[in-house]
Amino acid sequence: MSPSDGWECMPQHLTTFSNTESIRQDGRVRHMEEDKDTSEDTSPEKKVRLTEEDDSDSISVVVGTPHSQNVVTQMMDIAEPLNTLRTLLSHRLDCYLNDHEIHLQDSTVLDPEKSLLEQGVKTEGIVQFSAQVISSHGVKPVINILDIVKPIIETVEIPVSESHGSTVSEDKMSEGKKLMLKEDEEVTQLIVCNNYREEQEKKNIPLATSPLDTFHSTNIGHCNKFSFARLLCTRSLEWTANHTINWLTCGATEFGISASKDVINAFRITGRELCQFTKEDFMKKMPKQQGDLFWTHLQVLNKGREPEITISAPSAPVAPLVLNAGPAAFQNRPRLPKSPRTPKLNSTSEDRILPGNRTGNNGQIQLWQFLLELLTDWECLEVIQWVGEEGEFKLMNAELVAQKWGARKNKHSMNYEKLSRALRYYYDGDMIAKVHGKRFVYKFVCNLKELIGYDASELKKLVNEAANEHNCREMDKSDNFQISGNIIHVAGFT
DNA sequence: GATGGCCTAATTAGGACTTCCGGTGT
DNA sequence: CACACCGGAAGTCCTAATTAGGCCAT
Repeated sequence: MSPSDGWECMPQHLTTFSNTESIRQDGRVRHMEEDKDTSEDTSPEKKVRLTEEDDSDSISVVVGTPHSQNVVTQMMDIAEPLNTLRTLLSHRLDCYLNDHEIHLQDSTVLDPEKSLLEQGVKTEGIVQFSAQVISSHGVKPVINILDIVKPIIETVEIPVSESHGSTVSEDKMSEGKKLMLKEDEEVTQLIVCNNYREEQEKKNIPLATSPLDTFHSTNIGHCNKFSFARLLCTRSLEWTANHTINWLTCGATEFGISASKDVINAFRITGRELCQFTKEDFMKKMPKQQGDLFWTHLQVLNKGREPEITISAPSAPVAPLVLNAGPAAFQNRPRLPKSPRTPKLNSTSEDRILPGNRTGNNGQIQLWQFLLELLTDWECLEVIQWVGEEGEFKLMNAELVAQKWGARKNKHSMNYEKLSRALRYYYDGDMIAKVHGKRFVYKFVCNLKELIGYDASELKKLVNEAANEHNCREMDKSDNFQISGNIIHVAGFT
């Protein structure tokens, strides 16, 4: 999100978090001391600290609300053996946990003698574990690590509103804007989504959890038509019209703005329809100011939390809960062979963790990403499309693909000859290969499923569905038009 | 004047192409 | 013969880290 996306830059008062602070859902810094002050609040939504005295500044324990199924969050250094986590939880929860196995997302059994670092999780420093402690009678006792998030506590600054005296709506609105202005959007997600997430959980509204749900459209370039967002926000796709209305009203409350009847009526649509909106479509249905906010919120929802932590492929499976795939989703895959000229997926895991790497093209779209983008846009079916089920795709109009690529890269002399040369550089890697004997046919040889959560056949199906749906809608429109014009034609029978 | 902190511009490094071209295959 | 395809070589563009130099306060 950049200011040019429709948000005004607001003057920001920046505060650096310390380990004794946590983030409020409204984006303000909440000091541990404040928790004491508010501990009388017995709202079921309230997180409750179990103890007032922590062993260290970095440790805090909260017990989830009933609907969060007793999820315990625990801060701990990633380099600590998991035994330490067990001990900490045991201490906090005041119960015996030494016989509990430690699992990762119900699947991988972890070695308690080793740290997560040693078991494939690539990050450093303090992380927040979200764990379920399962101790029911007759059930194998397990500490199930549901989620690992690296808080950006020490490195991220977020705006803190000083205007407590101002009106709520102004406050929330500007805060919302400020939050969404942040480039480091983990903060945005922690703040914006947590509130909403809880609301949605209460109302059983589908939330984005799979890698593709949370695909970051900007990762694959500046997707003007938001085709990726349109296609990929599949959990929002499951929304009913009521869910959409709920999202709208809940958001209006959250941001302290009002949603008029007209706006609500305009959004009496399913998530599927919502996700097919371009920003322009969206903005037509809502006043500019609110539209920007809600559009961004929708994008954030569908993007989810970007991974601060990745699990290397050999030691643990890629798990959506841990790896809500953001821009780095593409990086979480085996590296390509070492040809110096072979286009590579951006960086090593080390590069991802250490801010200082010299990998070029960070944030710049790569050819394979661009092709994948086109391949997931049903409007480009006549230009490029999937063929077969094995990741093969054909440039139906190679020159046009090249022109689009050139336009994206501002290389107006781009042609298929040059584009194909760029594609040939991929042959040394394990991303794209040529399908021999078939003209203009190439193939994604990488594991798309692992990369973005969907394989080629699923993507193909989704694109075709989107295209069919669009065609049906066009047909409906055309029917209406014809009827209103007193010419009764039924599509297909003219 | 010496020192240290901060800021900015220049330099360096590396990745991913882009451009050109001679050659091969169908 | 035309066209797709291949791959070497050199250059370009972009991003980000590092370094150098200037300014200012102590």
